[in-house]
Amino acid sequence: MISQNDNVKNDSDKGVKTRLLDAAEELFCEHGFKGTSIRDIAAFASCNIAAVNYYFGGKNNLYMDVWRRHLIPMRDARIESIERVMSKNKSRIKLEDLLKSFADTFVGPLIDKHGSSCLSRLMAREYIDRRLPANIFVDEVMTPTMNAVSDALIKTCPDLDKSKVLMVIFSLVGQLLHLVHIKMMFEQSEEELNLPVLDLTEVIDHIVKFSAAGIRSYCKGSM
Amino acid sequence: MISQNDNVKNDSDKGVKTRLLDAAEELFCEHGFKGTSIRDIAAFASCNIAAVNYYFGGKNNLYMDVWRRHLIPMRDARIESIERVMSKNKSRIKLEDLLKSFADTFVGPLIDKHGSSCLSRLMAREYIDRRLPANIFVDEVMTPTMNAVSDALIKTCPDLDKSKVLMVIFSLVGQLLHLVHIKMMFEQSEEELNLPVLDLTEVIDHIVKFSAAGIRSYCKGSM
DNA sequence: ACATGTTTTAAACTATTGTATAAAACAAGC
DNA sequence: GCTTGTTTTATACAATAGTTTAAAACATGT
Repeated sequence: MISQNDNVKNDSDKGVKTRLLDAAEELFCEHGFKGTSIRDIAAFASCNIAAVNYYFGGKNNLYMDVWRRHLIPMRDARIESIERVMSKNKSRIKLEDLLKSFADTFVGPLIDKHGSSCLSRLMAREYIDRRLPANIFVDEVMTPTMNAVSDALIKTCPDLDKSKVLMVIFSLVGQLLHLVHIKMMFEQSEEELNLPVLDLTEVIDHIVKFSAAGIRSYCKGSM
Repeated sequence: MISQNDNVKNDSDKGVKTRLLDAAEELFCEHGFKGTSIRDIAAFASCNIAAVNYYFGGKNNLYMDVWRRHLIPMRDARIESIERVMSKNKSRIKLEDLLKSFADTFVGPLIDKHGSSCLSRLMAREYIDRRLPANIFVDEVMTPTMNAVSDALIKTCPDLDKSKVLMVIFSLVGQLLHLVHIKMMFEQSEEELNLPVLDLTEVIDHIVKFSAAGIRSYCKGSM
């Protein structure tokens, strides 16, 4: 009785269930839920069509399990990155450092394509038509992350207008998501777009500077 | 021989072709391209299934014709709104006025639901998987609009760092699109989201103020 | 009234979808 | 070797998809 999940090295050793999850993740990201058939997934994972129903009980459940692997880790990474900055120089924290750290951890997992699977498209689709039950997205990820950012921001800028904190985070996240989307657009169309190419770190640095200025405009005294 | 497009009052007088376009627009916005069947569209327009192939020659062409109705007018509206502000007070134009005007015209058609059809979702989907040929989206809409905004910005803030203009527009558009998406999310899920409700004009005012501060941080002298 | 060209209709076609089933293959304990 | 429980397989099923066809219905000009 050798567990199939030991000695993960080549794909065939990964076990059917994991292989299915990986295949589903990649194909769902690429072509969406409706655009991916169970047969495609099974072929990609090189196993039988019925395996999806056997292990997950349907296409919908498989989709949700794909999400479950990433949602919580993603949230935790973001919150931890904030806490890391906040605990570094307890006395004097530069607003730019906080923003930069958050931006990096925010964008990272969304465009990171280890094995060509990147969650950004899956998340963008989920924005448009929600298949995940109720609002686990809002409750489990957005709200906790916003709270962490909010606390950190208030601590970093004590004289920031409290009633504007949510708006400020809104602006920051908006810019970061747009960056991810544009990046996605570039990689999607193989033909050259008549647009200036975006350098990732350069844009992030801009967002940090731009947002810092925007935030300081809500502070009573400049910092 | 009475033209079917005269005396447009009730739906049945609109002519099958227009009725199909309207139905397709609404259903594509709501459920996406793959999520909408020709039979759904035909039923919604109360005509036969074959009408789609008769008038448009296929589902794909119908989709593209839906877009054709809106792309150019949308671009023109945005550019005109910029020109309107720029020609008003030729001598001294407030940056905030320019931003506000652009923001209003940008968000307007995307969330305007005259008859519950709003283009924001259709555009968001098109961002993720492009069905429109090549990059008419970039060439016909994005680039001309960006150029207009760019010129207006440079004229309004003569001491703005020219190499940062694109980034600045990127940040502005990112926030505006995020606003549209969030608004969309709220209206999509009938259950109450555990999120503070967003007041449209309040957020737009914030974006204007936030962005104006960000832009001024790239100006050599403050204005 | 007839002929002509356009529009609308119902039906059929092939392909693909998600799911279910029942048999086969496999591994493990005794 | 036989039994038991799990996993994999091939196949069948009903539903839906986009498109096509050929006949019916309609309107128009003469």
